[in-house]
Amino acid sequence: MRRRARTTLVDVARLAGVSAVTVSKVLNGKGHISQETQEKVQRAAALLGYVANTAARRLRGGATRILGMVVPELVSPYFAELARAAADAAGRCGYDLGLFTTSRDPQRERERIQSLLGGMADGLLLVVPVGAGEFLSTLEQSQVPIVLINYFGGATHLPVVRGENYEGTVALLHHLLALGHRRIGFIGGAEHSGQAKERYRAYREVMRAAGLWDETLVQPGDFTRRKGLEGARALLGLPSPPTAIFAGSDLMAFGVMEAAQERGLQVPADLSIAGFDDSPLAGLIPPGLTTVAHPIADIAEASVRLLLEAIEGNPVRDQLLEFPSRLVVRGSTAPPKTPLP
Amino acid sequence: MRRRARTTLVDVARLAGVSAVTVSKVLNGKGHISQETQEKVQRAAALLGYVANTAARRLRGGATRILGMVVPELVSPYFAELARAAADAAGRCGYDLGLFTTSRDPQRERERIQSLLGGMADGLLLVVPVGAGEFLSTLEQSQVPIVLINYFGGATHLPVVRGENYEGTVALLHHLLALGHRRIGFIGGAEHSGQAKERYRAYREVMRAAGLWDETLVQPGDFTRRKGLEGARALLGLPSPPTAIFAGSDLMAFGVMEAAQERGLQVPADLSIAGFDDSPLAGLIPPGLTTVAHPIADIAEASVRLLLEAIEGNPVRDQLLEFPSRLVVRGSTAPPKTPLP
DNA sequence: TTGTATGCGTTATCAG
DNA sequence: CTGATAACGCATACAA
Repeated sequence: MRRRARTTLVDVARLAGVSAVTVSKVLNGKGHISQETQEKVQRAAALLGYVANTAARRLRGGATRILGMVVPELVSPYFAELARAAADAAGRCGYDLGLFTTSRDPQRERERIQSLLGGMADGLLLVVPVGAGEFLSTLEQSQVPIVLINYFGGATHLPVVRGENYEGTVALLHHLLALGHRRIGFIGGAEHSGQAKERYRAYREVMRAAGLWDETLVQPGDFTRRKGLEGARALLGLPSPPTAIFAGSDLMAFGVMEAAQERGLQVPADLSIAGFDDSPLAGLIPPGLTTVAHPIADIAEASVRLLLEAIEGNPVRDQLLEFPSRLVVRGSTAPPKTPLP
Repeated sequence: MRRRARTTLVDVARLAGVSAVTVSKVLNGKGHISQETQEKVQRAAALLGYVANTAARRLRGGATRILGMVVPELVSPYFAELARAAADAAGRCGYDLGLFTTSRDPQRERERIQSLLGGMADGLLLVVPVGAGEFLSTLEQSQVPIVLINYFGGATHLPVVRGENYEGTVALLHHLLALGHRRIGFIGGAEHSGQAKERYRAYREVMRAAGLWDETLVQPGDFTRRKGLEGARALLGLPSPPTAIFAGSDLMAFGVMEAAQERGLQVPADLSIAGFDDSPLAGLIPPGLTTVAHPIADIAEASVRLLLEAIEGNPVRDQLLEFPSRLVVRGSTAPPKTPLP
């Protein structure tokens, strides 16, 4: 069976015995077309299984009703959930969401965004790294509406929607300090993540303010469970190990739990553990993970709303929407066994 | 700042003092162009930040180097992982992967696929529901290469890549039977999922063959944790509750664990629990979840390979690649406390 | 080596 | 109410 060429407007028009323009009008409900012609066209289109060519429509300057979204990766429940929520919000407004990942490779990310800018989507939701710098000015001049999600880099005119990180981290650390912890380890997030930077900034400032800053308690991370495990191994192997570990993501905190298990440490009796995100499993894994809940739904909802407004002719500029995060205390944090003097 | 219209080939040509065709040739490395002209063009393109318009390129019949992938949802680690693996494989071959979700709504799914067929992607990776029936014949005639993933519906000429489900489920149930379980509950998967149907088929046949079939032990599900929780509540509330529960996905099995906790049941002493997928957390949540590992990486790899072959002119038809699944026994299954006589 | 003409499928505009 | 025309941006065939 030979591949049949796509059914086009012209095919439908021929079958219906009218012009292509008329078909276009009927199918888009634009001009005034007689009832009779409308039916003829509808029938012909249905018969041929006609579907408009997105590329042509887009080229002509029309809408594709597709929103593009670029995220660093999808394996973190965080991004999967964010994407799902955005897809939902878009779907409710009759838009589809096309998702692209960058594998945290800035170069690839740019190309991908450029390609999307190149005219596939009506608008873009971007989770960009902090170092996007001058690239953003290119984006600002784009004719495609853009909303940045969780951007914490330099100033930009593009609208930004993000979840709060600093205050949430501060609240979490105060919780640990109030429990009596003095040596609190930290495992950082992905290198280019603005959110990771915020969490680290909060950690450093709180620890410094408390006179507890110790560089050896800081381990690099990347949001993955593996790095959580490795970082925790390093921290627990210290001559004077921490009594609590704050991991920059729940996934890493799960890795910390593994490390604790490896060393036969009880959580929270021997080691308190905290994460960030409040992923669905945080409450499930015994003894329950103390963490910071991020307003994913709000972020997704608001960014889609902003983007659609821009697409539908109401461009927003210099807007910053920040949603609060919330400390969630569960069983993984408790007073240290042997509080230091 | 007014939005600048897109930089086109013509703009670059004007700046470089050549024709648009020459620019096209240089940028695509096609014809023979003098060194000098090439440099002029490259400079001009870089200066203007020129990026080809994907829609135009596609319309012209060219490649977008984008693969479209349609999955039912992204929150299951299963699909997130599948998408990631596919994106990786595509990326290694210089392709991008655009991901679309259907929210398990068959109608939406069709429209979305049609739209993608409408000319955005060079090829399509589809995770379609079993009931796709006559829709598949439309797909078969499409001019865009298509590979079906995890399809278990009726016959089709489209290439299919899938993970094995039946045998894996049989192995899992035999494991439970060998432990001495006689009343084994089952919580099904999503309604339109072919994989869910396979797992159920295996459950029914094994239980019937063992003379242990009891319809009241079957609960509907949808792969989510919530449904696992609800299904388990129903099963454990039975006058004669099961001593083991097999949930059609790990996520649902986690829900079953919650239900066990609610009733104060110890796992595996009072209740054995098994899942399907071997998601990353299956080994993490104490006491470790017995489950069936699905060859996600193989599926993703093979489907992308097949698709790229088709795109690059080597269409495959009537091909079925099935990768084996594997039983993974962990701590959540053990002999029942009080084996029935 | 470079450029001209042409068409991909759609839709806005304007004429009939 | 309907249709002819043009244009979107690119890349191919062919001509110079």
